[in-house]
Amino acid sequence: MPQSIQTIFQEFIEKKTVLFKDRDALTSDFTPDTIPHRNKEINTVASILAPSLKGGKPSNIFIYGMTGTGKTLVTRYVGCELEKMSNKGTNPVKVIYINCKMKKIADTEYRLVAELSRILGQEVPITGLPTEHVYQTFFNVLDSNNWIVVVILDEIDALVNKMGDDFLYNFTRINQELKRAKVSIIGITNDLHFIDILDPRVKSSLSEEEILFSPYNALELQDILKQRAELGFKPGVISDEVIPKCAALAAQEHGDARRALDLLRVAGEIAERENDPKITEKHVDMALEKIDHDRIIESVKSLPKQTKALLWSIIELEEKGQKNMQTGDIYSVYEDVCKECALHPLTQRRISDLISELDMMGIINARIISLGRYGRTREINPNVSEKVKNKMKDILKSSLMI
DNA sequence: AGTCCACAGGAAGGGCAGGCGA
DNA sequence: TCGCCTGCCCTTCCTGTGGACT
Repeated sequence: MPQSIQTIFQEFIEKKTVLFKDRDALTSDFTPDTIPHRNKEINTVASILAPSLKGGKPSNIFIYGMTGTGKTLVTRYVGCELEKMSNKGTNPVKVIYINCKMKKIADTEYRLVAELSRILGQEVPITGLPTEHVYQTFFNVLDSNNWIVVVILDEIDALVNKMGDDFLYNFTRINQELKRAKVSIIGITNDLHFIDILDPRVKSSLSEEEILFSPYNALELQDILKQRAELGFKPGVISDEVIPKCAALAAQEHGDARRALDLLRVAGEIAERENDPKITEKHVDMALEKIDHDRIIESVKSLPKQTKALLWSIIELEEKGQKNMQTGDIYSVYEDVCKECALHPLTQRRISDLISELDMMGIINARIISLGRYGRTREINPNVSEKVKNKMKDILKSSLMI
């Protein structure tokens, strides 16, 4: 290991942190002892799940609301308390949390059922078996333990988008295949219109109970931040204007508590790196810029080569002064770029999908427009600052070897 | 009102890789 | 080793779209 890295680590170990008391308390994964402004939701979820403690099957629950409104936190919190309570009684309740967006874990029917079996203690090969076989393994392990299982499917919309709602139809009827065990499902989504696109049969069984999590307002966000700041920072290191500012910025983005926490934590990290004794408004501004910058740069680094070539084509067109570029324009430049870096060009159909992906990542803005008899296309513009664009260009240049 | 354009985007399927059980 | 299975990336084919133009 080079000496310089050892020095960095050594310095980090020896350096006394001036601002932080417990950095983990400022992350969105942290579960605090109390959850402010969510009592109603906690009580609702708890009362729906309570019958499991007497051996009954709780109703399936469908939970929806914008990002950072505490859906996952509340559900996991109640699940955890439920497991604790069941350990004192005679009816074993097992709560399993799965994030359906986790690639290679729960993004296909096979992987999801295999993962559930694995969590319950039954190893399943990562591929190779018929899906029916994996289901049977799952049923057997459930029945052999006589469990009441609550499966929390977070970001359930990702699962349905990928596999269709047939899967969900089967999954919500799993109890018909079980002899002794009982399974109840909690589906969580950020997509407020998700339930509308479901098959009515799936809809009725998944949403036996529905709970909406409304966004936090700026004052509620301030309470959340104050609670976490007390746990995470040493006393007196935050200037008065910091928490209201983080809360206000996050409230502008549909009351996203996760965003508020990120801002506060990163502002603290910046202040600490600059050896400032106090976190101020200036650090929040810097955190705001850093979070967006890091998110985009990291996602560009991990793009496949073809997508990088496409992004390079978009930047090249923009540098030539073209605004509101269309799919066709970009495709012609992309073909040239492929020639330049010896890549086999993909079809326009595939490029159309890659453009949608870049749009979803927030790197570009793409909106469908109709030009009358000149067709229907997308109007595309890059969606990054000059500074981020320059950094992006360096990354693309080196990986495409242009 | 009908035609036309330039795509968007769904559906189906091919080809390949990785892994399993017999 | 072989047949089978799943996942992933991609192509091909096709229908749909919506506003300008005729």
